[in-house]
Amino acid sequence: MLSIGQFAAAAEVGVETVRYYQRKGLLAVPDTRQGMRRYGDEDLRRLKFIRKAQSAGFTLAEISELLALDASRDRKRASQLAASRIAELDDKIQELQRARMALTRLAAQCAQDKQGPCPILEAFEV
Amino acid sequence: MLSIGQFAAAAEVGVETVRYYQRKGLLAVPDTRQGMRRYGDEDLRRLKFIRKAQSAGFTLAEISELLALDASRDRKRASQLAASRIAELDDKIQELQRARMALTRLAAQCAQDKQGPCPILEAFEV
DNA sequence: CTAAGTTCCGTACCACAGTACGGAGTCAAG
DNA sequence: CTTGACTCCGTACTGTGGTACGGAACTTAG
Repeated sequence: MLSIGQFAAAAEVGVETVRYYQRKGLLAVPDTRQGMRRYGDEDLRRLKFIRKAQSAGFTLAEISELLALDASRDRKRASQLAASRIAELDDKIQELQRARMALTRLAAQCAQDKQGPCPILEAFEV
Repeated sequence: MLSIGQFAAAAEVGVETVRYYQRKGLLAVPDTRQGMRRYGDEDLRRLKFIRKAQSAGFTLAEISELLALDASRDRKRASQLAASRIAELDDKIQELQRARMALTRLAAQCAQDKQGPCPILEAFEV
């Protein structure tokens, strides 16, 4: 069983972040038998899930729902959430790819020693 | 020449957002000859650029720098910024694609009427 | 000329996701 | 058995990117 510091370190987050998630209800507060809270594998899985889901673009509120869903086994809602986030991800990925192209074009035009235009403002006018 | 309301509408932002960008120094405050400010094509290009650059993942502070760069014609720095943002975009795109796969897998497993596991927590454990 | 709609400007407030602080208690090594 | 590190807990503050409010001045249509 881990102390909060070890627990946070294991998931590469700050101690304050753990407490923050507890306040938000995303993580349970293990009950304190004499003084210090202890964290186990389940907690760690949950915390790591939160971080990964965040990087998938879910907000903490949505992650809350996902966690509740996981408990309730509402597969319909789970499918819906997954599908709508996939659609959003597709949009976002496309947007980033467009931006990447614009920047590639810009970098080429501004290549260090070259003469000619280096039109930052126009870079995104595609 | 546009009023601030028309100007904001033309770029699909709120009037308050325009003022906010002015406070941040991203947009010039056109001088007020008797009362109302007027905005022209240059302003509109600039405002649209800000929005596009934002969606490319630049922060307003970075956009500030881009705009300054565009004025100063520092092609070296422009190339650097573009290159480092491209690298960040690549990371982000990969991350989103991984998330997309995880969600696709999840959606398949939780498909509406199917039996079997619908493991949300495990979805991201790849 | 007047009434409705905009603009101007400052200040305040919002959501999100943390981060910092400080005092009191607890724990573990020497 | 003390000293230093860690924990607990509440409250406050941060940064980012806006949004809201309200009174005064200005503009425009009828």
